[in-house]
Amino acid sequence: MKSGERELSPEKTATILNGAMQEFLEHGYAGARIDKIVAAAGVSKATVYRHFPDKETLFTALIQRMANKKELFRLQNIPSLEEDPATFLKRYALGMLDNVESDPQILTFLRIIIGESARFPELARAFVRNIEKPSLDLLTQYLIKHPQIEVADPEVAARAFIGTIIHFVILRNVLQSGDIVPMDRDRLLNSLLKLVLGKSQSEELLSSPN
Amino acid sequence: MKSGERELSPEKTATILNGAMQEFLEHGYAGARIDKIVAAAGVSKATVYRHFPDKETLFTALIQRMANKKELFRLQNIPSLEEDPATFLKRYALGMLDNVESDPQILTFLRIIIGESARFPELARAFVRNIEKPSLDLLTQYLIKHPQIEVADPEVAARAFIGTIIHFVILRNVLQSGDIVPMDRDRLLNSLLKLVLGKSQSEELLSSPN
DNA sequence: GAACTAAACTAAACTGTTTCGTTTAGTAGT
DNA sequence: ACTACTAAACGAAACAGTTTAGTTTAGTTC
Repeated sequence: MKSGERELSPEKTATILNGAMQEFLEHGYAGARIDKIVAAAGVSKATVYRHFPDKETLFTALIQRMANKKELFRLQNIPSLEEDPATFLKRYALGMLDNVESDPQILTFLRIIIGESARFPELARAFVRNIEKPSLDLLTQYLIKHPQIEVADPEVAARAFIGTIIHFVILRNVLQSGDIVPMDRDRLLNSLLKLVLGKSQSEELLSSPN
Repeated sequence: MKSGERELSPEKTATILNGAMQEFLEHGYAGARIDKIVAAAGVSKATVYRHFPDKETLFTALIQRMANKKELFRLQNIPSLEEDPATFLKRYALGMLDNVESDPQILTFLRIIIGESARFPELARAFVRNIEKPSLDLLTQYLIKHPQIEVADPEVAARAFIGTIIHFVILRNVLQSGDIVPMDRDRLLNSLLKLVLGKSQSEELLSSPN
């Protein structure tokens, strides 16, 4: 008698969020339709509004959840830190690129984060905090701990490395303009490694592409 | 006027597009409201629909026009090609950064281009064709024409240079996360120059910041 | 006479609410 | 353990009120 209190089932919440994901990622916040979310999730409209007070709360909950899922970006899929620098960096970069190629949802998520960053700055900041910053930190720490890499400013080197790759992904995959500014993936990575590591240390890698 | 044949006045068209710019940039395609555009432009709704068949055509016309305005990105504001490499590159980068800082519309435009790139890929491609590619080409040609800069792959060096700066802008200005991944602007530029030019050639610039 | 304004209008779509009947799960009496 | 009771979550669907893109109409300006 005291507490027959059941709560809104977390499974339903997840079902709703999964349905909302398709619709929000495809159409953005303003373009998404609650009725479509309802249909995609296979729940009733009333249930959606029992779990979330309004569209905006549903949207932010979804994006926050995605920005916290490091698995989505395979941040755990990191090459061994004991690897030699050229191999480590190349595998790291290839991991990012393969990740993007294999899962188009990542591109759509990037579009949302950037596209809605003026209206939902906290979502953008959560993304940077959970995804971008850890990547930059890891790379910076790696460069610092391998002093045989003669890099004067590891933090900037990490930014240059990641920034170059992300810019490449934005041009090629997000903006779908790989044919307008063509660039071979392996050429970019090999030349980038030379820039970051200095010419000498990466030459041995040139014929063994992983 | 002089000739009896009056057409839809280009001034009105421009007035409509200017009104549409505020609304579309602020709210995106789906979030923009025709009535707001009408009010912002100070024209009647009927006039809008005499100039443009529908919302989508108005939107694409606007974004295409913006993507063709190289002035907006100050691509004409390029340092002299006769400048020594370190000075040229630094001024070029500072030009990009100042441009972004001084005109928030550029950031909003970037958000739109990326945010709508799945639904309007041709707009994204026009942006790359008119803005990104000329920048990359100019920088690549500059690096090629200054062989004293010992860069094995000028095309990749140009991408690394611009990619690093754009990534910096995205983190700091677009995603508004400069406090989460802090980085001093001048430190980034100086260290980036060292990476691209090699340590020796940029040292003279370190104490003369323009 | 053509482009325009203002405003009413249409038809549809939208978010969010409500109604009502069903299901689910925890509780208590026997 | 079996059943009955209870309360809340749920689905389906209608509903309310607002907002939307786009049209039309009637009058104005050049």
